[in-house]
Amino acid sequence: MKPASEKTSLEHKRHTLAHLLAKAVLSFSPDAKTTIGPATENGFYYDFEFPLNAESKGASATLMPGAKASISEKDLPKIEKKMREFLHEWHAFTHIEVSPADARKIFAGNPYKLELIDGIVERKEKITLYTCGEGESEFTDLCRGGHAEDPSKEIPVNSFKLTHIAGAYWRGSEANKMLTRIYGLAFETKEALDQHETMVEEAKKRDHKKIGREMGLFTISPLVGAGLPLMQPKGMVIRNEISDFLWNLHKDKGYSRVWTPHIAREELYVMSGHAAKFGDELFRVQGKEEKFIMKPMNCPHHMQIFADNQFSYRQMPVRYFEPATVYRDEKSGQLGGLTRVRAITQDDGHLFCSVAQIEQEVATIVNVIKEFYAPFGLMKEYWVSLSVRGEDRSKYLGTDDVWNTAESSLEKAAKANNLPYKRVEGEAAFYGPKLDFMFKDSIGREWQLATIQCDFNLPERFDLSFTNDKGLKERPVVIHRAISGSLERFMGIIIEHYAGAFPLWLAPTQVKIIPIGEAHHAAASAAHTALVAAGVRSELCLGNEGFGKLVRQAKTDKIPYFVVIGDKDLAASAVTLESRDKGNLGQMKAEEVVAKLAEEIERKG
RNA sequence: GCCACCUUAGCUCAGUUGGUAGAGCACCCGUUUUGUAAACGGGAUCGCGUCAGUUCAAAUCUGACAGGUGGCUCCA
Repeated sequence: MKPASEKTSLEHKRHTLAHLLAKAVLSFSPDAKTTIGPATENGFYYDFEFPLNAESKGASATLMPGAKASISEKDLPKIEKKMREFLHEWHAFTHIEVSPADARKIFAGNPYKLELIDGIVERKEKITLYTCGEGESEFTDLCRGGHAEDPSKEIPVNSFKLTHIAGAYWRGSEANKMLTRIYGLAFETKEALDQHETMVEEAKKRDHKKIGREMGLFTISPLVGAGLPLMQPKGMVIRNEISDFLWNLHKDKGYSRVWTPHIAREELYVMSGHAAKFGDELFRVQGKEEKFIMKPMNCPHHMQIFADNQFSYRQMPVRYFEPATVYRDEKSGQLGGLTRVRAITQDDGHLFCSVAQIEQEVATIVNVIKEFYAPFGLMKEYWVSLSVRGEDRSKYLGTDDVWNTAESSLEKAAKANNLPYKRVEGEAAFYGPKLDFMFKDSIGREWQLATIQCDFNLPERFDLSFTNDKGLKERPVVIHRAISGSLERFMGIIIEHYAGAFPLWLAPTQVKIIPIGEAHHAAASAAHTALVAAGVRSELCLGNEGFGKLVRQAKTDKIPYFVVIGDKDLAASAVTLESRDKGNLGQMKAEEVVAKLAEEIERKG
């Protein structure tokens, strides 16, 4: 962690650059309306309304000669250059406090600033104007402060860069007008800026969409539709490995597999509340006589499976597991790759227990999560968010008693399992508290994946009960849990985590057998057969490609192992094994290769 | 959905001021049978996202639509 002061100073510089950006844009488009311009994680942005945002497209506004009515990415270098010019003249900020009336007069033509002023007045805060620069570069903006002391000295001219333009709704709401947002990057030094850009490049290289296409893992067909990825054979191998692994972790822990259809009557979701919650994200299916809904969640179905039984406390907890595909009609602009899709397969599970059993059940799930994430190397750096109620208790469903027990059960389970957790007030869902697991991938990006959620709502809505030891009906608690989150998203994340170089147990092709010449084909086939018989995904090369080319293909395809068989090997009645990660491992007997790979696959090494 | 940008062979991409398209890889056919990152020769493949318009003539200009990429919490 950086010292707070340093971080703050960089934020100040970024915010200063937002002002500078606004000024530079105004020098080209005096009619643009300025709105807001904060610092961001890696830089800054400023939102503008350009005259053509305001009017209908194609309308020719009356503009000053040379003035821009709208903007495109081609204009960024020009604006950037202007910012650098003005920066030399920006030596210190001065600020004055103004009355609401004066402020409204100054920003009379700018509805956005007027709205901001109203907000400030409402919050009973002071209105301040900050000015920097002189002559042509002078710029004043409504601002609460927080700038570089002397921008011209503190901000190196090459430490920032305008990157792209995007649309952004005023105050993030679709109901509002869309503004033009100009994004910039800014760091302390040019070196830090370069470093950041290198990191972005690296992330781009391991983009799962790119690797998925190159390695033939999955495909997206415009004819099938956006957000509906199709698994190629190689991608399906990975998906199956993940999904089998998940079930293996559950089957000896009292879970039962269930299966539910993909459509259901609308009433189910009205009763569960999902119809209201998902609204227009539901896919509707018109049957001959009745309307159905593609399931957006599995929970209501699992509730019905439970409800069909008369469980006694002796049978509790009841645990269901189903990797199930659910469908959500996401907005077309939100779709892409495997991570933002319309059909996702959750490794869903629901368990039904008494309030007293929550702690034990959560502990079991935590163990499953640890066992699942360890082979991926994701247990090294992670944290857990314990989401509990906020102050306004009226927002939450269920009695204080039940909530207190559930919250403390989650916390106890987190403590008992040494989870690095943070208690986050007010983050709980209205129906119950939860534990969310955040993992860091190999290039430091954080992902929210596993989740354990208590639910007091669905048992209520579906009137679920079991018979307790006093012979009375008792309401169970439902625990929703997902380990990987969704198979598609998890696959996308590990493709990027490994940059396509999957560990042996996940690799679509685990080993490639390369005979040097025709004289070695028989031995190669024998080795291949032995590997396949041991359950290893082996690929045999008997074509007429040159040796060098086959090696090259094995490397570019990131295959974990390849076996070479030539005269030297025949003479020693052995084969040569080479590992992607460890290089040439030398000669060994074919049986040894089989045993070594089988063992490594077994322990997911 | 909205904003910006993009859309040329399976992939990556080139196509000067409009005159009906190419390269590398991959693919197919031969020859070569090879010891650690691309053997050699030959061949087929796109009519330039779709539709409409301007023009004697459009991949190149205009418009609409579709698909893709990035963005739409980070509140002066």
